[in-house]
Amino acid sequence: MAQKMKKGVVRDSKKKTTKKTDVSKVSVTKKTAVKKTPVANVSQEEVLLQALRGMRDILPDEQPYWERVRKVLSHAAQEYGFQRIDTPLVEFVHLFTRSIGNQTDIVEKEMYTFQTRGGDKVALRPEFTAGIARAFIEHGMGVLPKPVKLFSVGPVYRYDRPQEGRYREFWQGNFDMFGESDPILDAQTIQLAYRVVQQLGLKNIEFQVNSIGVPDSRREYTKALLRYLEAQRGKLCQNCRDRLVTNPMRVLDCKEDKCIQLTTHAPQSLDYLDQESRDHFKRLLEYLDELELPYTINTRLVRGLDYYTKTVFEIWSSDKEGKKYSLGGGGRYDGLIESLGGEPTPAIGFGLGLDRIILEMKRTQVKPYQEAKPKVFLAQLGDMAKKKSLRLFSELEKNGILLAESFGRGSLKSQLRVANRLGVEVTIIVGQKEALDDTAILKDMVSGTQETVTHERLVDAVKKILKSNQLLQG
RNA sequence: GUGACUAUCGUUCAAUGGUAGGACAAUGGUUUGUGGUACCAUGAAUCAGGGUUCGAUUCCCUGUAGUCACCCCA
Repeated sequence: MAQKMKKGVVRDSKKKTTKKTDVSKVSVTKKTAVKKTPVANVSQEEVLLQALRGMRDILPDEQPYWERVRKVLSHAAQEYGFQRIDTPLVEFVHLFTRSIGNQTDIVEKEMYTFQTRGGDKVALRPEFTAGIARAFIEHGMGVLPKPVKLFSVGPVYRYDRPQEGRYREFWQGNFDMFGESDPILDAQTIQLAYRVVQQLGLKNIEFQVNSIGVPDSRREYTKALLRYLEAQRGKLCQNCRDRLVTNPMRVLDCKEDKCIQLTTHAPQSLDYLDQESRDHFKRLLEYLDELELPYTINTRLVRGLDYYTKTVFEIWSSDKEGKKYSLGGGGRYDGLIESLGGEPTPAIGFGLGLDRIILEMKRTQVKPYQEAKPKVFLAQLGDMAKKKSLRLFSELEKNGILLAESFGRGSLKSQLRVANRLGVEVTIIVGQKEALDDTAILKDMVSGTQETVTHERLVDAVKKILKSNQLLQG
């Protein structure tokens, strides 16, 4: 709800005065200097109260959604035998260029790259797998019983133009399995992904799968595709003509009618698969059928990272208008570990876009996680009672009673108002009189009745009321 | 990275070339030790900088941010 946190620049409290003091002559010189103002160029007295573009605060209001997602992720990870791993947000640039591929958009134009004071060229991770693969090799995890299953959650960074569901800092949940090449792992991976989105209560989920083979067969396929498209170059849209040079596979998912028509007869990647990949894919599909998972084969599915081999898949969600959102994706990357300098190790994994998942949860009105709400309110009146209530609070809390208070407020009336708004069942009132003889008033907020109990009996009395309320409800 | 649209209290919606109004929320109160309704009061905003103008929140330019489309992706 609180999406529009864009208050621009705020300058302490001098805001109003600066406006009125009208010093236009000074600012004239300023103007020429300002061309493309880097945001960071504000003078030092000015505080720029604004999150960086494409980055946002996840405010308390939104946390229940995140909590639910985190819980589902870690449960699923546990059920499928994944262990948590956390790797640094920053890695050597080289790690990413070598794994993701230095021709890809992610590396070419979306990475946050910088140099440290020591001169190292580093980058904010644009995805998880590279760093996890690095950790896998660095810590000799190849000797662990296979498959090695690793799971991670955290922010990743891509310098892209933000829009809804697309941020420069966004969160991913990531699952990877190392050391097993059997296609049943592919099926299990997809099953796990399905399990997660299902447990999150998302509907209208669709899986798209494809196989892109091994690098050799892929190269051959790209050549054939290019040959086909070049021959029809004139009939393609301008955009696709550019794509012929940059990324011919992308022509396959162009939205222009003429391109769609043209590409229906284009060579398909599946036809160019090597025998092993073909067999692998066939068996995967058999497993998926066995699992009764909803999937479609999308021969145009290409992923944006170079390290994928054989199986690739994506998770899509569609809204009422039929608009589709990619919630995550993954695939097999049998060559990655070796290409980074480790022992040849087959692997498969996938990532989920948490921000998009939460957007989707809101869109489809999935209930967020609810923290237990306090059912007891502690109200105090007078200095002495205030002092005592502080101790009472911790005493009750130690006995497992979750309670709210509003110590800062003076009048009993306003405290009760708060108590009522919080929807508590019981309010404990300690006034001057009660503080003196170590008692407290217990007010049942539903019936309005109240009784006075001694401090010793307080905990039990509160529990008793809560319990009987519970019985009434259930 | 390209193009388009938008920008008002915490939220949401008004209005105007002569310094902004409501609703919700917040805070306090309606005889000082008792909640939900009601009533009253209070605080709170024109994204930033510049230009045009006697005067701009309103018109123009630039920046910033958001949204959308593209690119691409999660």
